[in-house]
Amino acid sequence: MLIPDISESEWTVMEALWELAPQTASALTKLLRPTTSWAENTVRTLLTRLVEKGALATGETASGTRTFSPAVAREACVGAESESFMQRVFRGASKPLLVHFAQTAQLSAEEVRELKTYLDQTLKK
Amino acid sequence: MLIPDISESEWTVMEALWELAPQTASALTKLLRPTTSWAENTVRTLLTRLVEKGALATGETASGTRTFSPAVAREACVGAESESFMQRVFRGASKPLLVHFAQTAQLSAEEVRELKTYLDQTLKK
DNA sequence: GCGATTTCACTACATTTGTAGTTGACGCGC
DNA sequence: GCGCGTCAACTACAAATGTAGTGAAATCGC
Repeated sequence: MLIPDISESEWTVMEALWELAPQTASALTKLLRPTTSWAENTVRTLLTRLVEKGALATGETASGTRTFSPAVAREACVGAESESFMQRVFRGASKPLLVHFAQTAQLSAEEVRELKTYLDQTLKK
Repeated sequence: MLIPDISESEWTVMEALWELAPQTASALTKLLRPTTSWAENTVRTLLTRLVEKGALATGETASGTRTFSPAVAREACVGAESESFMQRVFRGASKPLLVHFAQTAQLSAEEVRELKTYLDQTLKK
């Protein structure tokens, strides 16, 4: 299954649904209100577009109101976005990318240790 | 100075100019042709927009033809894009981002060693 | 000096994105 | 049974993006 292209605002909606699904449009709007202050219709439009793109699936509550749930895994979307970002900004080269983020990140000693472990694992196979 | 928002096609143009500048519109078009097959007018439009955004500066060749050069450093743009990407896709968390790329990257032992060095350096200060 | 080529400044136009508004059906509370 | 709030489906509309085309001015080769 192909991963649809998800715009910035759409990501906000997807994140909320990856956290908690299924949800109705109005519940979601309330949930997002503090962060986004979008009108309910705005959220509905985004939902509709995401359904068209195949990123969301719909269902119904007991009372017949439509609900939305992710149709694609967060990891898959993260992977697709990451790939395209790496191509665009780092010309596909992962090392410079890692160097960049390694240098700008503020990591604790603990996190650094953990990351090193992951790096070692990529070699093991 | 604020870093302008640079779209995907525009990045292609910027990359070419970061590699070699100044260049005229037609030289640039020829240079990009193999990768993009854009019409010269397409390249010109992108150039114009980039100048409007303040990402490019113009000059002239000896014979009076207009030339273009980056007005913002590649590093600054990479930084801005990286930041916005990290916010959008990793909710601003650099560790998960690094973990993701560390796991998907195909790195040589040498590169891993190098990266570890950078990681250590972020701690030192 | 004239036609061909380059360059430039405008204009064009479909899509995608952000951000809603309108309208009509439906169901609930009284 | 009627008004009111919900929902769903459409519609709206400007800015950004991708991808050019047009027309006029300047320039170069002969």
